[in-house]
Amino acid sequence: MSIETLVRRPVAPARRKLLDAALSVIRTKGYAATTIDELCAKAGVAKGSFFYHFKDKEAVAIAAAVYWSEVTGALFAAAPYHRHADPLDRVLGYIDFRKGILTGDVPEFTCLVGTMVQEVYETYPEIRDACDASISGHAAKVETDIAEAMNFHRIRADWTAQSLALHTQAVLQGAFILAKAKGGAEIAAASIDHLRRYIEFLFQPATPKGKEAS
Amino acid sequence: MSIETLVRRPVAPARRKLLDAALSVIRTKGYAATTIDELCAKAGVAKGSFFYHFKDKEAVAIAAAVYWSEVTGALFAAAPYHRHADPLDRVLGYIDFRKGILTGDVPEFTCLVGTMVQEVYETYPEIRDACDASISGHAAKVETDIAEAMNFHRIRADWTAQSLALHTQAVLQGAFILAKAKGGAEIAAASIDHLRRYIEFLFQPATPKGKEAS
DNA sequence: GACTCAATACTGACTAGTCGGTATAAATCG
DNA sequence: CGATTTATACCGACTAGTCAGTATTGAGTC
Repeated sequence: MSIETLVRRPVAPARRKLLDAALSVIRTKGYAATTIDELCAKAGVAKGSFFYHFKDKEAVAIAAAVYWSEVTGALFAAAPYHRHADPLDRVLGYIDFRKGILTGDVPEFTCLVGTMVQEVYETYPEIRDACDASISGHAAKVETDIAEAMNFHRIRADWTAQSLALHTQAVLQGAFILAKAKGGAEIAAASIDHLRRYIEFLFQPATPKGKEAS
Repeated sequence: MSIETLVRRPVAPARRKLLDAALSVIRTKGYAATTIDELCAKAGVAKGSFFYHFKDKEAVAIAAAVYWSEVTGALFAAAPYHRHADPLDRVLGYIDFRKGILTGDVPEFTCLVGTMVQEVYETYPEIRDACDASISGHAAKVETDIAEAMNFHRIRADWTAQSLALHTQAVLQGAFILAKAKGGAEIAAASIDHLRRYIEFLFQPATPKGKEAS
């Protein structure tokens, strides 16, 4: 996806350091409050390097959203829940995995693009689109497993795999907001528990009346 | 709650106009990107008036969070769903009401304090606390109806009324983030539909196996 | 293997402008 | 009368962005 993986040339170290700094700083204080000087200081890089790699502040936000998708994409791709044969187990495993990574301080487990899009959705359409692409791209992966689970368990429903996938993201994003407001992950974990219970209900094997065994 | 309701003195008009401006501008572009000059311009008020009523920018954010609680508190207090005798109907009516007010542009139906807390949770503890108080205070009202519904319908559960009330807020806040990312309310409405379905499930009269009638 | 050469990567001082906050003196209102 | 509001000018700190120049690298060339 990135230009570096196509062209055989190592990533410019300053660029990567700036992107790492952007993830950290923007997650902690948001986009508007983040200064380029702070990014450079955190990255240990001169200010000129910033403008060599990014044409302006908006550009680093967009690049950070793309980078975020790469980093988290790799994290989820390597997660163990993909091993389950039953796609429903993969979905539930995903939920459990999301709950499991609620560790450390709040800025460490919350979502960069969810944070950014809140402040920029009206003022920086390109950043908003980059955030949307990140969220929707991730949701699409979850949607795949949900759709397979619906097939596998012969679910006929008045909801779609897509809407449920997006709902899982809504719960997670909302859980992060509560965690930020309350200063801890416990509340977020409780909300994820509710989400898991809901999904288990949706895929319950039989309707209460009429025993339709497999 | 506000000082004006206790002391019998009319609200200073400039103060109220500034608070209204704060709700609108901060909801649209966030706290950090909001400038005092813009608030004054939008309020049609001189800059001196701002610093007459608020000691600094942080103070207006805190006051705006309190004002937000008052405004939304009045909105929900006047909503029709309180009339239902069955507390579960009040809970579901609340959900429907939340879905119903997803009209107009995104900044008009999204949440001030949810937006603010995302950017300030680490950098402005007092604003964070004001946002938390607003969210938690609202959730507590929902919790009351949930608790009564649990009693009324004799629900024995491994979840608490409080955690479910906070979960509803998480879903709503997360739905707002999706709406901001995608630029429309539809996605938020779909997520609220999932929330409603979940609550209906939790209060389902009987468990599938073993007919325990009332 | 030293020697260009050019492209890439990086530097840090500098500028122009913004923004939070102050100051003040006069006007208006209740 | 005191509380509120206005209008405007101002300041200092900060911040996005510029620029002219330096360092590094890698591919050819002899």
